[in-house]
Amino acid sequence: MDVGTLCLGVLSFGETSGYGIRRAVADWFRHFGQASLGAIYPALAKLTARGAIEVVGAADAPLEKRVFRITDKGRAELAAAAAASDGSEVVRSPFLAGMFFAHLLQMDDVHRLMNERLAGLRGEQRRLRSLPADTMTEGQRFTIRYSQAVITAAIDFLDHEGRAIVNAIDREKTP
Amino acid sequence: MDVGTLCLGVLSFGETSGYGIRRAVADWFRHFGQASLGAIYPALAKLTARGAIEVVGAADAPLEKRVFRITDKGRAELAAAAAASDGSEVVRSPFLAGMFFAHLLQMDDVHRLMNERLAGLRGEQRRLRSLPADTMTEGQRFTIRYSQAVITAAIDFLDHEGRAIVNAIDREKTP
DNA sequence: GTGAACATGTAAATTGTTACATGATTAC
DNA sequence: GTAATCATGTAACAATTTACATGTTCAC
Repeated sequence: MDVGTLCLGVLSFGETSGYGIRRAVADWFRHFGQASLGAIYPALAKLTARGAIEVVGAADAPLEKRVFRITDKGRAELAAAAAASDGSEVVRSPFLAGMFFAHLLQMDDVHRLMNERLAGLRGEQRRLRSLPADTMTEGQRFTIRYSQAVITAAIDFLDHEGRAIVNAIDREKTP
Repeated sequence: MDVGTLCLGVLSFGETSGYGIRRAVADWFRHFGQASLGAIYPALAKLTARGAIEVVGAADAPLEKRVFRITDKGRAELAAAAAASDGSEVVRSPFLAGMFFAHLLQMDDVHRLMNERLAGLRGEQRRLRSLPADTMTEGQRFTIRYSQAVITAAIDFLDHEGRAIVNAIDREKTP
């Protein structure tokens, strides 16, 4: 999802500012894309020019807080973008990259990688559990349950089989 | 992992050409990064200038096949890059993005997303099972088992609970 | 003989991040 | 009062993709 679509996605749930969009993307839309402020503001300007969003109240002073609202045109664009998405999924994993080259690492680093990944997974698990599932659409619940299923499997693997393989890596390094 | 490190990673397993590196990255290093030819060739030029890799035999005619070999300096760089990786993992999922906005989609599109994701997961599962685990380092086996654990969980979820939620999405759309 | 895959390399265009410039509001 | 967070916006810089330009090799 490009930055513009991400903005439309956030604004489809309520009015907010550019800064608010950044927070919302980082908190809720992490798996769909990323958006820094330097990308969000130009995107909002383009969306406004195109009529996909509009400024709530006319805050015209420079550097003043500007709250945006999605228009019907914007909703149509968002629906089109959602319908255009495919069933793909890409994982970028410095964790797996490090483990793949474990034979070049100190065991310290291997253990650090494991612990960092486990901490990240547990944090994400907590975050997902704290979400207000009752106020969501079925689609949103679906994405949360899917993420939970995958994260739980990853934690189980690292906790059980994973530790055993790390021991095997150690034995391989010092025969 | 940036394109240069990806090249070093591939070359650490054997000599090959720029074109061969692209295939290897797409086939084996998919989870670590991506690399198109337009990025690989400039990266190889820089690595050669820096002495991290060298050309095997002096193929000096333009457009002629050039096979590269990693040097000790390159191996050291690769080890440093591997040690610098953290335990993070990022998922970019057009699939989840589509499902999140399922309320804006036709049920046709929802089913298509499910089927495409399932097909992708099953293909990846087959690919992982066909890999020669016996000739790998423990670290490589670790990454494969981890991926298998996660993929199996995703398939199980989509096959069982997932289909039920899709029915709930349908009921939500047409009350 | 012809289409697919193999092969290299450059450059335009795209896209986004980071840094800079500037300031208001809020909590301690 | 001061640090953190909120807030906007521009521009330099970086990285990569896509398209272009040019062939060769192999299988059918």
